[in-house]
Amino acid sequence: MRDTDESPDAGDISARLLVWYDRHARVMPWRVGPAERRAGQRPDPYRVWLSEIMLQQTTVAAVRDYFRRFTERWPDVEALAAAPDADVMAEWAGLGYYARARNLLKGARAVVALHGGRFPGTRDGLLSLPGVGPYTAAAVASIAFDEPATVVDGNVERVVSRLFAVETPLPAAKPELTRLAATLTPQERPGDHAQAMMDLGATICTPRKPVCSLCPLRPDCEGHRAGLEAELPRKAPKAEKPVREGRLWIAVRADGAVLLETRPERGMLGGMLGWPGTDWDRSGGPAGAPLEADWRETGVEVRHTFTHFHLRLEVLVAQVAEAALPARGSFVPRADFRPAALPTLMRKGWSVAAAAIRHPTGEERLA
DNA sequence: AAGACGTGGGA
DNA sequence: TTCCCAAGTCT
Repeated sequence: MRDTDESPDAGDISARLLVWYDRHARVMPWRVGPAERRAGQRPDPYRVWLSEIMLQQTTVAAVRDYFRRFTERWPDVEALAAAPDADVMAEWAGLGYYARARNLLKGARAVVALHGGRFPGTRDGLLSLPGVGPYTAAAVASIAFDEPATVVDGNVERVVSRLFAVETPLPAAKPELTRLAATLTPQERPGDHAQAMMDLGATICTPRKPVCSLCPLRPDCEGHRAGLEAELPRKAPKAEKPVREGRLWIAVRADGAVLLETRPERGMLGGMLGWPGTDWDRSGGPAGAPLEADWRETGVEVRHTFTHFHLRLEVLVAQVAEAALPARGSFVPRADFRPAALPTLMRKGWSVAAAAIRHPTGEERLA
């Protein structure tokens, strides 16, 4: 029996975490490290906001180059707000969750039009921006404005569920995890605390095989004490992904121009450039080819898996005359066509079509 | 309020 | 190959 409770309180946990962060903070282009921070350097709210939008459901590794290109091209919120929609969507292509890019522009324009080009300096103010939810608002408020807001992302959920041995499965456990995370948020250095929690989750308290031997919070961790660290957080089982099918029409004009269309704002790949195609509900779909031509089956299927379904698209190609008049989409001159401006699914379609055009089958060569 | 919404990398 | 997942938000 102990006559004193030796389990550390929340302040001790955060203090220990910050000591670890001072030594191990990862370097990121949008981050002001703990040392620079102490020297008085402040992060630019625009860069923090942009990075946090990009980081939603997306790995740091995937974000790095996109962040660099965006900030080189649009160094501040005024520049971004003034950018044409198509330029921003093309620059976002490949990063996924394209509603983020549409909301990014709306958000930038709101900051300029409604807030004189200054980001709202509080969590509640930030929440009013499109694309900014509870996570992003708390992240920007704490990192850029020193507000002691509690940041809860997937990393924090994992760290907290282990630290307090929360056995309730996600997403039901979310409110409790948020409440527990809030008990750890310090008044001083809340932004570094938030980033430390996320770094810890990303490097030590990882989903599989957490490296407890290197964890600064191991003495405090109930999950580890119970031998449950690898089991937590528990999660509700996921639904099976259905397979959907459809067809893609890729037309190349004699002068090299390619037939593309801008997809509707709503729905999959909303607002992005893509090849005309059928619906993905059933093979063949109701929609006809975007123009009359000698459509050739490539015999190659594009396979792509989204968050909630698998997709298989049959690719058809046609080489058409310069006078061809499409019923859907418009021809983009070859010099202006960059596959990189397409979402990944559509890039795959282009790879198939380009190969089919370069290497027609024997039969077609004879024809 | 449950489902829609991308992608690439690792096991 | 297949599955899981990563710094969520919107409707």
